[in-house]
Amino acid sequence: MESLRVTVDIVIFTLRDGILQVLLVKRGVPPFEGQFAIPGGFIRQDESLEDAALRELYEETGVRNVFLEQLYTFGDPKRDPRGRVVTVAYYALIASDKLSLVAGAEAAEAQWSLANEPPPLAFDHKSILEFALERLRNKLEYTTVGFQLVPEKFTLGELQAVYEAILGRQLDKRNFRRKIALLGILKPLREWRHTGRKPAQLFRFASARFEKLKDKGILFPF
Amino acid sequence: MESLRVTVDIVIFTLRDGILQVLLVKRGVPPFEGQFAIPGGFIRQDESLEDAALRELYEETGVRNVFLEQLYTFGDPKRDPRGRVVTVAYYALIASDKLSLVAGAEAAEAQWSLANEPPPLAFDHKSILEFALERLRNKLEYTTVGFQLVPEKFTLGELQAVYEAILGRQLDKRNFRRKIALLGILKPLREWRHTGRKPAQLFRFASARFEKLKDKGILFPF
DNA sequence: CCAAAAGTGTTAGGAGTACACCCATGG
DNA sequence: CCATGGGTGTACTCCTAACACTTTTGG
Repeated sequence: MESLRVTVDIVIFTLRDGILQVLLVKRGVPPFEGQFAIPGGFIRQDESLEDAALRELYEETGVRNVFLEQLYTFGDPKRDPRGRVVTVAYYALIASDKLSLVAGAEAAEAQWSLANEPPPLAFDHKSILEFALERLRNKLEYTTVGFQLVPEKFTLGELQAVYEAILGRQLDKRNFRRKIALLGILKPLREWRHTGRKPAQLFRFASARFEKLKDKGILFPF
Repeated sequence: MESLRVTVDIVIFTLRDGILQVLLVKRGVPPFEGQFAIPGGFIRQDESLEDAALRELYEETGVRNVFLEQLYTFGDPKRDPRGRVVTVAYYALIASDKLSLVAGAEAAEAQWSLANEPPPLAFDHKSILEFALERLRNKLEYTTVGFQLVPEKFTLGELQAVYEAILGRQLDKRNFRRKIALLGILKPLREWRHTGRKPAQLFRFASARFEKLKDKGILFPF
């Protein structure tokens, strides 16, 4: 029976300062020494693909319980010059307020980069990142994935900034708010964020309704 | 380094008599002996995942140049009782007029079944089939995959039947025709299909415009 | 002449988009 | 007092969905 080496790679996104960022690690050994790569690792004999991805994600970022979805499996025989490696790619979304722990054990060489203008990447990781960005942009329009990138308490302006950062264009404030309101999943809080201007009301997601919409599409064209 | 056995499985759909059908093979050996399974096989060291899927598809059906798209990778450690096998699932769409050659070398034990009411399936193949059906239904609504299931020359009624069979509901004839017409990819022929009632005009796709619309999924040249 | 599928337009309602002004605050 | 982002409503357009009758043929 043929056996192949199989890895999981995880494209980890977050949004900071209104910019979509991706976690990359610097390679310390050839090939592509010194270049950046998408974090990943081999799958163990006894763990599922998703467990492997979760483990890798935890090792790199110290977070659990975030959005994680299988992206695509890349298996060109020449994608790794050392020999054949098939990789099952995942992507994850982490809200900025869960990110304090970025100094995990393996995180020494990890750093956040601009998702839309990444540095040169090892292997076929440029393709993988582009694939992830494409999926993210598409899913943004017909699912609620975008909500994963916002802190637990957030303003409508912050939520809109998520959409604008990923879609790469500006959205109309009034239309955006009307559509979000129509979903009926926001719970207004009696708290306001004071940022030096007019205070903005904070919201959180009403989890019961949120679960219903999760991943299934109440539609979202912007 | 950990190595895993990796297969490709292909969910092969066609539409016959207005019913969506899926190609299944009867297992001749344990486990699940005598039960049906989705066709598949191991990936060779030197072939890409897609090449493996194409090879498998050709061995089972004798067809090439049909729609083929990666579906999802299934890797639960317990999905195969004999030991760990990861499978990269693909799905393919074959128009009925390409299907004359179903008697391929390995096709002895292959047969078409109702996609929506399949017999009991081996391994986790029920999940894989359901995943494929879900993908197909979703893509039907925002891509041109449905066009892959219709013969080279077809009537508007036949095209509509494809959509109705996959979506599992009836569509309004006038609205359907208007939408298709808006795409501007149909080339009316000076031929009519005579089926015992009022003859229906035949169409084919205008390939130039069709290419423009083709989904990012891999659409092989006609 | 009858059964069965082909073919053809109009209308009403909902969703999407474009658009401008006042407000509250911190500095 | 002013710069900055917060917050709000309306009007037009376009897409979608609902809906019924005539035509053509083979039997």
